[in-house]
Amino acid sequence: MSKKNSDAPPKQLSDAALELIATRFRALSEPMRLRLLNLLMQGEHSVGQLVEATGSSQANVSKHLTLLREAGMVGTRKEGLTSICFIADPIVNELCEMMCSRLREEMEDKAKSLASGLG
Amino acid sequence: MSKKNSDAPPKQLSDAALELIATRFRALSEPMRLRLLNLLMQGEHSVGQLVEATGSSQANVSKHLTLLREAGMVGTRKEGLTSICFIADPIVNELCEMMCSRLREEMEDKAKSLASGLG
DNA sequence: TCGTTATGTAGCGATATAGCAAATCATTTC
DNA sequence: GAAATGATTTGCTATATCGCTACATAACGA
Repeated sequence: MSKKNSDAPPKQLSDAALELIATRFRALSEPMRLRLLNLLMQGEHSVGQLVEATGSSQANVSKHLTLLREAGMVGTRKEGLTSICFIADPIVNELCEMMCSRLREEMEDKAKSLASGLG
Repeated sequence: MSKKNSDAPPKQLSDAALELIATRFRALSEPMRLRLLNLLMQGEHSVGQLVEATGSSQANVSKHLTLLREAGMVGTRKEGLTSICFIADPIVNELCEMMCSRLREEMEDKAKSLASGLG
């Protein structure tokens, strides 16, 4: 057989694949972007609403949204003057919830061991 | 009721929480670290083995491993002179597999639409 | 103890990016 | 068309970090 044809993911990832994956995770690696995503997970928001909710500058929010759009995580739709943003890829919710619940676990474990250490 | 008692995660995340989450995702946002994790997902490796497999410098691998250790994703066990590295948190596998399969989907969709565009 | 081997750490230069301010673009309204 | 509004883009500075080189630490054996 000249070619592997398994359903499993390849064990060795190419440089290009690693770059792609890294870029996606990098989009999630900034607090401000996570805050924006957190807001968008609760429903669509205009850029202006995001600016107000985050307290950041319009330019800054816009730049982060551009990056999130390029990563395919956020979509935008024009409505008159305003542009409405929304989560474009449900993986965002999954990844964030997975990470959050994992961190909650860790925090609880840490709290528990601290508490028992006081006993 | 003075307090919400839902099972759902809190809607508004604190700055500290966002920093924590961002730091975790940032650990996954570099190709070299992803390559190291990819190797470790296939089983334990010594630092030297990781150096050889990646072709990177020993200092560089060590630094990335330190970061991954601080993020709680990689663990280390000393065996004589060598230290053996392993995935310490199964969330690494889940996150990476989720991201990889999502990217595969996208690539396939893109290929399909390109192909139909040629038809 | 000395030397060797396997890792870890420090310092450095180059590059990337967050956030600010100002300029620009696009759309609606007068 | 001009003004106003919402959003994006462009320079800029400060900070972070990648990978390198050189050095330091730790464990083992002669």
